[in-house]
Amino acid sequence: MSGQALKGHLDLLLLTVVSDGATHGYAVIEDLKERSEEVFDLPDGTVYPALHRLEKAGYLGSEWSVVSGRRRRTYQLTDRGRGALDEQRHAWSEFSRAMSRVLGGSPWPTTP
Amino acid sequence: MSGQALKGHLDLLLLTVVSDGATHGYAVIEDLKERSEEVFDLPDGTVYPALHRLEKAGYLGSEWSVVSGRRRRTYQLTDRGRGALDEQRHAWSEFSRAMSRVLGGSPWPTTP
DNA sequence: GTTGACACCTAGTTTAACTTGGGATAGTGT
DNA sequence: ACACTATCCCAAGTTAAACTAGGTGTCAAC
Repeated sequence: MSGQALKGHLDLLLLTVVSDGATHGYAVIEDLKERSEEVFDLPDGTVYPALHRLEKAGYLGSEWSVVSGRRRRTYQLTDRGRGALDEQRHAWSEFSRAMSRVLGGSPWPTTP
Repeated sequence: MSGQALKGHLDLLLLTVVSDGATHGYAVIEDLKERSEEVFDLPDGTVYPALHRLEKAGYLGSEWSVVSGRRRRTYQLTDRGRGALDEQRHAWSEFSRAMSRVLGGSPWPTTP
C-alpha cells in the first residue's frame, strides 16, 4: 500500500516497463501496478509528465496510433534509452546494496 | 561514487544510524559513509536540516554536550522515533521487493 | 443517458535534497 | 606566530521530482 515515494527511481521503472515491449502510458501504469503487486499504483499525473521528460531527454521515442477509436501514444526505447536503463539498473543495485549494508541485513548472499 | 539521490530514504538511514547509539550530526555523516562503503557521502547541509526535521517531528531528542572543548548536539531516538523506524524499515523492504519484481530479478528467495 | 473503463494532457503546489555561505574550536605542522 | 586541516554546527535560497487537481474525449454497458 502506497503511491507516493519512489523519488528518483521512477525513470528506472518506466524505462524497464517500456523496454519490455513498446507500450502506451496507460498500459505502463497498469503494468507497473500488476508487476509490483499493487505497490506502485501511480497517478497518471505522475506518469505522463515523466514519459514526456524521458522522451525529451532522448531516452524514449513515441508514435501516435489509434486502437478501436481511441488514440494512444506508444513509446519505445531509443539507443540512448537503453544506455540509460543499464546505468540506472546499476545505480539501483549499488544504492540498494548500500542501503542494506547500513540497515544491517544481508539480503544478498555474497556469491557463496 | 555519488552523493545525490536517496530521495525519501534519508530519514530511514538517519534513524537507523542514530538508533545504533546516540550520536551527533558529524558522526552520523561519518557512520553513513563508512557503513555504506562510501556510497552515502552526504553533505552536512543535507544532514543537519534533516536531523532538525526529525527532531521537530518528535522522532529524535537532542542534548547539547561539550566534548574536549567542542560543543556537539547528541541525538537519541524517541519512542515515536522507534515506531517510525520500524515502519520505515518495513516500507523500505516492501519498496525494494516491489522494485526487484518490476526489474525482473529475484534477489529474495521467497522462503522456499 | 449516465456510469465506468480507457486514454491523454497541463498548471500549479509541495517538499526533500542540494548548494552555498557562514561561524567556531582543536590540534598539527612550519 | 601563522596556516592549515579536521571537527562541529547552522540557515537561506535553489532545484526538480512527484503529487494534486483539474481538464478533454472515446467506447461499452446498464
